[in-house]
Amino acid sequence: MVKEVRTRFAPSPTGDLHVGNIRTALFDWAYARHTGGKLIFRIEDTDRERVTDEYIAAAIETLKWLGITWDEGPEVGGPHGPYLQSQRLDIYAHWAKKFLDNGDAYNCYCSTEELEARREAQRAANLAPGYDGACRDLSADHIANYVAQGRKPVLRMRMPDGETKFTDVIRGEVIFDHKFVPDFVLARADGSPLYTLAVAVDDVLMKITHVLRGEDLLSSTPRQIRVYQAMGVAPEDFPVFAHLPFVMGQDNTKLSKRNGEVSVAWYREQGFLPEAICNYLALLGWSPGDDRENISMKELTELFTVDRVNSSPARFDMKKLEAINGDKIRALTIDDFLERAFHLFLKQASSLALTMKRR
RNA sequence: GGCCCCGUCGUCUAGCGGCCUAGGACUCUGGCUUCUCAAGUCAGCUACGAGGGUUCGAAUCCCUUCGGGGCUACCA
Repeated sequence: MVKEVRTRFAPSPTGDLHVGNIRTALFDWAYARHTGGKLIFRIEDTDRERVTDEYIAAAIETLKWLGITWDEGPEVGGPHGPYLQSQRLDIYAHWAKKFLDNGDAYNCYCSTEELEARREAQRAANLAPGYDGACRDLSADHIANYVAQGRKPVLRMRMPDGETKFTDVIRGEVIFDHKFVPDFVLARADGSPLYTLAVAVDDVLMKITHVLRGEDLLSSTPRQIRVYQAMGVAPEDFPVFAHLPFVMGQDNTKLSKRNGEVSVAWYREQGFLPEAICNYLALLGWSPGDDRENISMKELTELFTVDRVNSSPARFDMKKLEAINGDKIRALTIDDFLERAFHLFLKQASSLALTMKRR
């Protein structure tokens, strides 16, 4: 029996969802729907200083507006919840302890300042900066001494010698020599988990089969695989990785607030249709293969496959979005058009009224 | 600096050894249409980063080089 496809969209809402996030969500969604699988929506809020409840609520709202539906996650629940990482702390603590007991991970007592200084020295000596393994094999005396000093340790994963090799569906075989993958931190001194721990644990526990995510996470993949191994997951059960190309701004750097409008909420306020945004975004890094460009959400689920995703980054082009939006608007029935225009009007009118009231 | 990824018109892309004197879409330019603005329509501009191979034949395969990007956190 073929395993059911389970993809996940796991943003860390530190602001409004931006178009790059949505492109990822769209592909995860389309692939799940294409295969008859499931899309899991998970909130990565291990850094509660940056992720707020407002942003989480906004992310949920934005996805719904776009027509991207999920099968497990906030609001709908599911058998592998909770789906907010901040509510799964005990799970991460369990695995963290296990890794420590097994010797896969170790306590590192180095202070931030010490690490900083050593990194600086490495850079100066033209060496690869990274953790030098100082606390890898501490003697009991040494540890007692650190504890006496009142130092609180972070939990660090031990990267064995060797290499990590995996096949990325979009990029082919990728190899990382562990010389360039230093021991990494799994949990902070206060015991709270880091992305590196939470993401891998959750993907395993939530039975994710396909990880479609941004290319920026490509180099963190060996670390995730290391956690899978420590959890005792068999290699054939590792998820399939597909690292999507970046969405770039006009200046050819990764699209961000600095080089264009990135907030989906902004496009919504401007009157862009959700189906236009999705249609345009689908064409950024993917194409159906023929010359078709007018694609509905339904058609996207029928046509979308990961092997047709491009490996090279794509520039976000407002002009083309506008053109597609125009086509979609003209294709609307008059009733549909009026209703949407009316809703948009009401929304803007009410926010305007609020502004006036404050004066 | 190190490691990794990427490189076809201005932009998004098709192309996976001969169908390519490189196709489509958006943009742009000019024409038609039009009370105006859109829309529509016709035409046009413009690309395989460079250099070596492999091959009868390369945008497609290999190498080098150059360029761009990402990562290199007790962020994700």
